[in-house]
Amino acid sequence: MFMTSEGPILHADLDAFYASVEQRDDPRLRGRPVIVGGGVVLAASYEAKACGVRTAMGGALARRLCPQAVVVPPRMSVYSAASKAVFEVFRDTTPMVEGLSIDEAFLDVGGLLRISGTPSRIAARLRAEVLGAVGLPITVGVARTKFLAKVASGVAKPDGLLVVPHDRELEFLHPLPVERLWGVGKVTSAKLRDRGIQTVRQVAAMPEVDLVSLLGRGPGLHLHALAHNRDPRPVQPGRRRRSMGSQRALGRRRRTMAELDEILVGIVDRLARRLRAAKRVCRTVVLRMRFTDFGRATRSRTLTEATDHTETILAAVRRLLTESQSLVYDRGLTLIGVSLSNLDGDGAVQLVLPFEAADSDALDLTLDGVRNRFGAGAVTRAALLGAEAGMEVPLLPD
DNA sequence: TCTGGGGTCCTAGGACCC
DNA sequence: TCTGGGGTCCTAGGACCC
Repeated sequence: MFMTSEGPILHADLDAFYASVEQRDDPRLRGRPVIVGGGVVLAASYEAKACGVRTAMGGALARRLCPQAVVVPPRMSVYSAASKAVFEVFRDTTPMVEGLSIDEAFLDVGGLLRISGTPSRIAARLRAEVLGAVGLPITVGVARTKFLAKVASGVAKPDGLLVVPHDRELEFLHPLPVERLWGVGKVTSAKLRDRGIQTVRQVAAMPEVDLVSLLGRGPGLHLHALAHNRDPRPVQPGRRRRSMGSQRALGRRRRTMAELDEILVGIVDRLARRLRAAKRVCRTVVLRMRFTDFGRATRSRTLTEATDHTETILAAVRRLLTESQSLVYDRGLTLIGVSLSNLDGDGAVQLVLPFEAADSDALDLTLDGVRNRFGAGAVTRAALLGAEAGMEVPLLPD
């Protein structure tokens, strides 16, 4: 049985996440501009944003714009723990939670309306609970679709709540600048503005074919649909990551192949551990490079068999590096990284089964049915979920 | 200003197969 | 002998997001 999206949908987004965690943990930082990260701004508190500091900005510029800011080094494990705690609050609200990143998620509260009240009451309670349980401010956008909920939270932040009623969706959407649309970045926005298109209303007025010829098929169709407030994508609670990567900036100093190899050994070791911890395997290994001119290149190899074995992945990475040697020296390598993709079960159908935790006999029967229909491998994930829930689920030998 | 580290999705061409 | 349409997989690159 599939769970279906019924809406309304909440988009919950932690405000200036890393910086808020720092302000939570150190009272002296509250009310003051805080910048997390040195070389580049990973996060800025709203006090720092008021000076013009932005995420991903170079640290030197940020300090010039906001000399009074407190700069703190990132504490990733603390942020990760805070994120887990927040997601627990989300899942206490509804099981229909789709995480988007470390600090935001969609919640489908369609099934909750009768027991929990109006969407705005549910959203208000969620904000209060996150603040109470984790001590962090969160903004919530509420709408009938994911896209609109996300736009709404963007408009409402920081520390806000915005509900877009069904009968006022276009009234809300159309006056917004195109940059507010999820998926419109620098390039797309520049193309649109060159044509004199500045608002969503103007995008909506463009014929679909014109948008496609301007932006390409995929982005054109997508943007046309969004501007007309069409977004059928359901909240998908069980989404799994599709790739896993790690990278390191090198600075401008030239590195020997031996130095690069050493860095890659560290990266691959870490990645393979993460892969095994997540009980996943990968089949495609990607070497990522960035050069002095900020150009990028990737080189990849797909293995015949999926693996979580450090040495196997490392061997593939080493071959890719050797093949890229001239690239590395001609263009001046400034960043190197590895990404693992084609993760097992990628693109697989996920079944969410409505079982009581104790009812493992019925679960076994259903899993047998799933094996028959989709093949033995299909059951791996179900077994893993069962194990997380404390159930005895036989894992297939593989 | 001079740029980190983690991701997602889409496109396009070529190889290969039926 | 010369020819079609459709599909999948792999590789590389690009836009975008937080």
